[in-house]
Amino acid sequence: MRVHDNPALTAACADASSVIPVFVLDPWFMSPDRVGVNRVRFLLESLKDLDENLKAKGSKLLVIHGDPTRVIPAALREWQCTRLCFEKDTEPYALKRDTAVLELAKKLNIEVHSPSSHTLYDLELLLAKCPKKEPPTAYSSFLKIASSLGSVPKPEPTLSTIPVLIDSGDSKYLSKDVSSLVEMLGSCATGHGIPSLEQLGYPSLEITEGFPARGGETEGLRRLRATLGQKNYVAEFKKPSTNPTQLWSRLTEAFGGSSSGGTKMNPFEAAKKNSSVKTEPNDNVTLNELMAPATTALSPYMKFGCVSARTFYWELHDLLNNELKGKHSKPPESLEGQLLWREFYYLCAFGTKNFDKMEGNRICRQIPWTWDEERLVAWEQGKTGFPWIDASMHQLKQEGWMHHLSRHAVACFLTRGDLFVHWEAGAAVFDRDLVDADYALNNGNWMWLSCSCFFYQYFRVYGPVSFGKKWDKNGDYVRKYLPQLKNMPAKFVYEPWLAPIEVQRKAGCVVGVDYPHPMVDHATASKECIEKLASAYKAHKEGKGREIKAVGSKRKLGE
DNA sequence: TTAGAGTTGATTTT
DNA sequence: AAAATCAACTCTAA
Repeated sequence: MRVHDNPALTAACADASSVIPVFVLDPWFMSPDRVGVNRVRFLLESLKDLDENLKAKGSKLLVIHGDPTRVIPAALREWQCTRLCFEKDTEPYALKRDTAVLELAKKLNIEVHSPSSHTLYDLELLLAKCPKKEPPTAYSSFLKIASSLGSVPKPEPTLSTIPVLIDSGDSKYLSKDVSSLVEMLGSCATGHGIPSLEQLGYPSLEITEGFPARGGETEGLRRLRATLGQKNYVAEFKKPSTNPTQLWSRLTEAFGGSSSGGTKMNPFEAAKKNSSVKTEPNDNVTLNELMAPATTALSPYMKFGCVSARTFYWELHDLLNNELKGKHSKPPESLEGQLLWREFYYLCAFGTKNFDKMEGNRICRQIPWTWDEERLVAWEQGKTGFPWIDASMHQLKQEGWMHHLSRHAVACFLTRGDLFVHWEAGAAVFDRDLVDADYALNNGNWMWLSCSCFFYQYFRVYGPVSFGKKWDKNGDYVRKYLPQLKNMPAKFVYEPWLAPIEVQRKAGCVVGVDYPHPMVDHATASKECIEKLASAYKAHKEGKGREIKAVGSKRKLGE
């Protein structure tokens, strides 16, 4: 979804008289049951931006709706293409899809290029370096394997022009009317052009709703460079200590704090009135950065390929090796470390069969999770009765985004911490609703949080009351996403059931009426979960892990 | 076999 | 704010 560092585009343009940039809108990724509105909107915005960026280079984007395994071969035939170029994709669905396309292209005697640039390294090269071709499940081992491949490949130079989309000669295959190109594909294509959300069966979104950053390469690169321009932020970045409740707190700081009583100004409104506001003397940031959460929020751009991981890596590297030399955080916690975590999970996902499942997954602990629908729905809908958990789930539903540590908190709560529900159920909800949902990262992190792989200290449980409170004493984050708790005194905002009834009435939030009772007693529930984990781990040690099965049956999203 | 490390715990003590 | 304590997991390297 970009024109920078795009080796497939470069390969397509080399010695070509005419290049047709195509994006196929696969109905598989467009179903409201499986894909949340925020991610689809981000995709559509990214397509619009890609089209504009191609236009600036003398070309344009052709968007075809349909099954890629039918549309692409039909297009190759109709347009008499001699070469097909696309980015390598290592997800199971993509591998199946691309193999089918590749075989048909072979039959048509078409030259195919499928270079790797979505990850820092070509995953096949990384996997070849792994003992027994099995990816390590420890980050430190991964770092050694990665460094054995030498430095990360440099980004592909950006092309200044792209050979014409339409042949000037009046070829019957390259009509001047692009839409007729699609009509030639017949029944394969169900439409063309960039659709609206409504056309895809989604409700339209107000601009103030959803993930606050707009999709696209242009905005992604701007955001990347704005991030790297904040030198102190980059130098000191340590992921585990970033604040999951921070949404506009930097802005709040700029206005002298809001939680210490007095008249509370809406920081967003205030900033609009004071466009000259700066957080730090040398910090020339826009409103967008002032509104930024504690992490970079670049993940959706990485997921869609709006921003190249290699571009991110090398621009970061230049900064770390020059201006910030010797005075910056380091992997695994640093910003560079985050890019390497992504790479780590991509390698694990690529090298592990059934990476998105417990059963048949070589690296995943077998644990007797339940598919308790009632518990799952309460969690999914943010009705657990724990404000910190519920606020996070409401943020997910509304915006399609949560801070990494909020994801930890809700994932731990659903699985090994409190509810003992199958991690696959939680992963499916994240996969549907997150703007940055990513097969490798999502499933990998769910295994991590559920102590199924990568992380095994199951006795370390996040507190559904204590964890959020650590950063946000006043509960501003909770109040934002759970307005019914807006007037609850800070003392009770994380555990409203402890408030005396007259306090609840005064706050306009009576537990059991306006907000649910906590669905479990955390102390009891977590103790029971730890015991279950201990017993499953014991069975694993004794070689009896395979006898363990989940309880109940897998849910189908959308039902 | 064993010591030490492991991006992101909670709580109490210093 | 940092360290100790709680209990005790796996993986890696020696």
